[in-house]
Amino acid sequence: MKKELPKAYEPQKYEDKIYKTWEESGFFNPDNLDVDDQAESYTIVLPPPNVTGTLHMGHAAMLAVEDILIRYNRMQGKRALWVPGTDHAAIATQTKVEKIIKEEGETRHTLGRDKFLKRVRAFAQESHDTIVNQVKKMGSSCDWSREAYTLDETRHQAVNSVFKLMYDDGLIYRGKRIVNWCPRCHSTLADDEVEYREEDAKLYWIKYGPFVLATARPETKLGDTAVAVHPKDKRYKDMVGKEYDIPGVLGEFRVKVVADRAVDMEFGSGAIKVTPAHSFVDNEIAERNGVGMRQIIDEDGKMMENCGKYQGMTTTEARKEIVKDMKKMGLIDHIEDDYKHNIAVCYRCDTPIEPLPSLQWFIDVNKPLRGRKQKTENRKQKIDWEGKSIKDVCLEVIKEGKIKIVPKRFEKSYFHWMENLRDWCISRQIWYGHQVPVWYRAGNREQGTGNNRDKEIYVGVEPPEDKTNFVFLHGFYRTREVKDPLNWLNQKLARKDNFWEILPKSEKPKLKEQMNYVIENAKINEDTIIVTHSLGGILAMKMIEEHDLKIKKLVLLSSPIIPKTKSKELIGYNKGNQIDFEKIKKNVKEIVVFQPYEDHVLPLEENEKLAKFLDAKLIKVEDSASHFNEDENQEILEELKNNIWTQDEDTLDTWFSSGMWTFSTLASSPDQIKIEDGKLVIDSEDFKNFHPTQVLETGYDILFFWVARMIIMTTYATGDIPFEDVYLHGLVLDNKGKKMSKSKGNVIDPLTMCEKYGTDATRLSLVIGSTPGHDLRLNEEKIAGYRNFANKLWNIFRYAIKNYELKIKNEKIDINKLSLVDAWIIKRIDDAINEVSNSLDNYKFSQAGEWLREFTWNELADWYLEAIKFKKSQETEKVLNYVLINLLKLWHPFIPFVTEVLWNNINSEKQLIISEWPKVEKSAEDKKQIIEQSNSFNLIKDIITNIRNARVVNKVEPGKKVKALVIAGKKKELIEPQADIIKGLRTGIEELEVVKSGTKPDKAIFISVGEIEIYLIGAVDEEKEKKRLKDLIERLRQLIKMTESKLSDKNFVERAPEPIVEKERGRLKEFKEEVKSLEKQLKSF
RNA sequence: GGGCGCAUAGCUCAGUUGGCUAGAGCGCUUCGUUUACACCGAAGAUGUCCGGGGUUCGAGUCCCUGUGCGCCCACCA
Repeated sequence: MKKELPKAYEPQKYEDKIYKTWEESGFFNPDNLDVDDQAESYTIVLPPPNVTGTLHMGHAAMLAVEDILIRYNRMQGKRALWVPGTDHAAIATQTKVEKIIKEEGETRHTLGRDKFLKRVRAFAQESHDTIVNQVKKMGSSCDWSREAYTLDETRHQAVNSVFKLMYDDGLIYRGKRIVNWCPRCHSTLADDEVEYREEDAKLYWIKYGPFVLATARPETKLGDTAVAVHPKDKRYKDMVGKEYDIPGVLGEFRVKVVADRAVDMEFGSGAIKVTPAHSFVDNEIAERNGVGMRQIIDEDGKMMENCGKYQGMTTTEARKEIVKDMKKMGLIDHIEDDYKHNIAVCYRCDTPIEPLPSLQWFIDVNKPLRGRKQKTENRKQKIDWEGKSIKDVCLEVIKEGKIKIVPKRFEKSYFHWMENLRDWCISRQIWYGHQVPVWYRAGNREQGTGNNRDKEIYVGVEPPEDKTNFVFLHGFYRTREVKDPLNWLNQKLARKDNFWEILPKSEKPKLKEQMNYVIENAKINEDTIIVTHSLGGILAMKMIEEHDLKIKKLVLLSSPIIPKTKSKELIGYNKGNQIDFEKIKKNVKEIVVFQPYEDHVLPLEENEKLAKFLDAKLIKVEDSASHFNEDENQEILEELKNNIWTQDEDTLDTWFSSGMWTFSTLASSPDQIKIEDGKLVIDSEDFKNFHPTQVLETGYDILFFWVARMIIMTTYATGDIPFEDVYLHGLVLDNKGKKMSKSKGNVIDPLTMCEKYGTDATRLSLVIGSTPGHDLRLNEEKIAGYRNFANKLWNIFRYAIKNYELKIKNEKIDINKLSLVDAWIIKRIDDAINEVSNSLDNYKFSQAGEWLREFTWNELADWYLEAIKFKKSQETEKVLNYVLINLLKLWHPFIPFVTEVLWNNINSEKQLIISEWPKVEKSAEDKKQIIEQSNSFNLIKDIITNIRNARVVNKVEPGKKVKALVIAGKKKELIEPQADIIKGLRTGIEELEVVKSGTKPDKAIFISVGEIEIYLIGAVDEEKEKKRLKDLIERLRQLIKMTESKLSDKNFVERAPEPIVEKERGRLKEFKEEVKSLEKQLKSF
């Protein structure tokens, strides 16, 4: 009893089950593949989706293409590895969470760093889980055992290591430079994170000393330090080099006139004011001409204290006021109202960017490297860095073809981008991300004092060793209105191992008891800093005195003087407990006293005295309503921080970490990433086996953001390329060519489509009809179309399984026993094998898919399966097996689910996912024979098609059976055996006579195929047939005319290649013969 | 301002180094329940390959130029 498949393919029933069996088989992991030791590896890293939400069609397209490549190469016996992962997408993720908490009335600052980051992590985790499920739903065969995250421990190790190496190589530096500053995000932005928006503005023509010049931002006048003109501008020739006092709203200021080519003589009056602190162009002009800068706008986008009465205003407010004041002073010449210009905005929050000088970390892209140590073993493309900069190397790897970009035209924009690259600002003032691996602390005491001390800097993979520990001692009297500064400091310092906070045991403890408690519990040594509040100070000093403790530092927050006693005694506690100040001074290296308020029950002079006695630094903090408000605590915090290593609070640009994605993902734990002898070592089998990767497949929109950054980071860190090829897919747009977006309501959701039409159909719709670098317009009908196709494939197998014995193994086919149609279909599937392999090797996915569709539907289903219903050969079953097995294999990379389900129906041994990719293995002789027979079947096909056509044109009723006479000449032997097929395939012929030669019947429908003449008897409609013949003749005559004129052209005959001319001659002959027989036939009416 | 891409059937798009009587899918028209499939089958219609020059025996394909659309980069002080 043969099994029977359901009538229609229902993807929902199978997909999840199939994916599970794949996962359980372990074959997504190349280590489990049954390949020989010599097998090549084939690696793709998944461009990690941002953990900001869900997948869209662009992701789906990406996954489809990458899965095709991976499955194809896996079937070819390679160690195929597809590494999945997600990206923390620093700014994007943080912004998203900020929006969420905004609805709860919170900001990241009200929550605080720790709580906020907790929220971000929770959000990222949830987002991650959704994304992973979606990736799986798409059928992606990634190795989940190697999943990575750009912010996990291993990647963190890579980030810190590379940062350190680059710092040591002098490629990373910290500098105060003009940056793109977003006042809302409170962070820098990379150049390409800035977008431009056209806005209506005003152009102010202002009187500027001897000049009149045009500006859109009169408020920046407060920061002007120069006026620039073009060197060739005759108008201002004599003024260049001179200095002028310019009247302004805050009085006169002096500017120098400089000549610079960056000035456009055509714009305005040809003279421009130069504000070096708040404009990139101005900054460059200033630098070239040795002019200083004056910053007037702060990080909140507000005017700074050097702006007089405008201080604290936003730039917009200040502009209004300043213009008003300038008008009063007669400094405005005139104002143009209809001025349009582009303003720079933040790509995340659309807030206008304020360029301003800021202390940031940069990667120098122009610095030539010398004597750089590099790992040389295991490298495929050895890159020689000697004397080259990042820019040089990144241009070189593309120019020399070490990395190929598909399509090639993107190389041009890559070059342009790379050539014009400025130093890359890598620090961000956001919280979610890799913190800059740099630590600071105050230098030696001798080098300076207070906050002005020189900072020591430490750059490293791990935090620097820091023996310092803190012991916090509370005052005994803590009232409700007194805030708890120690607890606050504790939290802010956030140090794990070497931190102690000693709390009073009870409200009224005995001093001895307290001291014993502290000595027992706190580890006090020479590196200890004791911080006390109020009466805790007595405790501390008494302890130091009695136990002869030697410590690093004692910090007294507010003097431990008992207010109630108002004693003249300097320090008194429980009467008679005087403190030996000399001993304290001897045992404590540094003592600091904070006096937090002036107007308090505690007299200020007592603190001063105390400080004096202790030879301590006294720091006064401003008067305040309560004890130690947060601002004052900041000052104390700084003082404490100066003693220990504290990490740079900035985080790194997310692309800094994702730039390492190809190699950082090939380590499985932090200890596999090391710096040895000034080189980065990735000590993992995976790195040896799978790097560089073969192809990086991603959207062209992140060529610069990501692909270029990967080339920068990888060539530097490994001395090798990250990937051999870059395949750039287009964007997925809606039906009208618009970007899909929720607000437009034109989103086609991949998961919904998978549910509705099946994942296979969704994948095909994204692959077929799509070419690299070109956007793809998608509509639901297209997906439905491929659903239909999957069903067609299903039914091909349904039919075949029902009627034939399908086995998994290719059985030897006896070429001599084939029918014509057998040979024909073998030829076609062999062509498909070659064509699909070739297309896939060259990233022509669409072409491969179209070929297969054409073969499956229009050749296999429409012809072969129909033909063998009427005529089987001894070999038909074997041939069908051969065709179907290979067909499933060829289709599998594209539509993995339905093919695997069908495969399981005819085979239980081995999964399709690891079956061997088909190859055509036939002798030249066999091939020749097959081609011959296949050509013969093409003739039969022609005959059938022509008969069908003639019937329809003659309006022969479909059901009407006719007789046919075939005058076949030499082809009689060929055609006669095919009579069953000709009759069977919807030609409506019930009787077919084939003769070598004979008299043609009158009044029949005439069909000429080459030298073969076919007459359909008993159905002719004279008028229609005459018209059909005439039309045919007319068309042929035109062709003859064209061909003749071609052939009579001497130039053509002489210059065109021989085979082309020969072909034309052959065609002409055929046309003429056909016309002749058609005319003969026409005359018979 | 600099660069790139696109313009081919009603729609979405293929068209490799020039050899083309210019193709596919969808849609459309006519017909068809032949037991794999109506998510099907048969047949059919539809094109100044954006305009204008040029190179060539030959141009949808190469060059120049114009028009329209889209994108990227730079940025207007």
